[in-house]
Amino acid sequence: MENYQGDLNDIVRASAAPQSDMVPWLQQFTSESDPLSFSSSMAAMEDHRVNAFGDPFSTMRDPLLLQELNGSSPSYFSSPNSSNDHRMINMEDSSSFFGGGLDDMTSPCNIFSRIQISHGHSSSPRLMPQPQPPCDPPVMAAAGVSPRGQKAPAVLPSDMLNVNTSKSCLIENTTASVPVQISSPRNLGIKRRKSQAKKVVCIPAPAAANSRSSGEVVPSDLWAWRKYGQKPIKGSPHPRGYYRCSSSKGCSARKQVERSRTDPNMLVITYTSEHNHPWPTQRNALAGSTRSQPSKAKIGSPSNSQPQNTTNNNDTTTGMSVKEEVEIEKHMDENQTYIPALPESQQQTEDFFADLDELELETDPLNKVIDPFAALFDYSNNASF
DNA sequence: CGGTTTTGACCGGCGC
DNA sequence: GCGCCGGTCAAAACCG
Repeated sequence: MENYQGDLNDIVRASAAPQSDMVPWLQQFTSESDPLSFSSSMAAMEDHRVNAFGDPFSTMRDPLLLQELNGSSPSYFSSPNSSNDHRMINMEDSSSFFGGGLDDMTSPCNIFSRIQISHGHSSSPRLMPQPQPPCDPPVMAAAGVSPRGQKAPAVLPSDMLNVNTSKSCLIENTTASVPVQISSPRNLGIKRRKSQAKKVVCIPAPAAANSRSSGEVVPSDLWAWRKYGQKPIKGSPHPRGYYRCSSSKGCSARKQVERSRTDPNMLVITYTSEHNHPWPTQRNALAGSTRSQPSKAKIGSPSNSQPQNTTNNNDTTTGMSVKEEVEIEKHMDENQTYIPALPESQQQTEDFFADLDELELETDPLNKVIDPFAALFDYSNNASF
């Protein structure tokens, strides 16, 4: 059983595991036409990250966050050519997915909804200038959040962002064509949170490369997550971890992490509630980082021996599916978004924000600032809660 | 010292 | 009404 725990943790961490350095990572990534190589790249990247920062996980972000980030600066990822195979982000009807009349989306910090909504509706064509053919091979470059990296043509994977309107493609993008069982029947009637919307994110479970000594993994994003429970789930060999946002004491944001029972290589992260506070400009020194950080020594050892996930993952596993569901809705639209187990920008958050700002200004054809964060804060200011 | 993880116990919803 | 199950609580241990 402990193995599971370790696995889970590892997965979580790994899933968010990102790239410390956008350029190196991209280079590596782009240089390899084989999506499968992603895993191997991960290991290398991890090593690199460790060397650079000593904290490979500090920069990790949640899939949703990644998605969001990706969406926030689509122009950077959009590319006329989608020939290159990388990772694919399928944002299918993201409007309904993220914002589809979701009350929870009104929370101030839900930049996801804001961004995704705009994309889904294509209300902002400039955001998604190059929608790809629905059934293009589901490949998507890992949309690193590093603006700098994105700006660098040399390292910019083509077709990093792929808007896919074909649901079938999305489904089949998953490993073994098995759509991850996003929500269990029980989920439809979760107690205490009946009216809460959930966001379910399916990501490939990275290899144990990201495993830590403690085995604990907390997707590091700008938010700090604290694990408050873990339980074995009936019917699933893997336990489910419960995390809550520790960035703010009053924050009710939570997430559940578990392996997909259908595909152990996939990690299912369910987000519930929304953050009721602005993004932390800087993560707490300890929050979500201390324990979650693998011992440097441990991480330093590039577990090349993580073949299982790293190598066996077919291209499909590299994708991530995201689905949001409002529990009150019995039949939910299978809105799924596949996002790569994105490599993350190793940049510090401050840099990230700064760069984002810059890029927005520079790349936005309309010269209109579309800073998600700015919007976020603005939103939070206006929001009453 | 402050924060996190671990883990058993408790609570409450749902199905039978 | 009872039992099962998932979600949460809270104390202890751990870590930097």
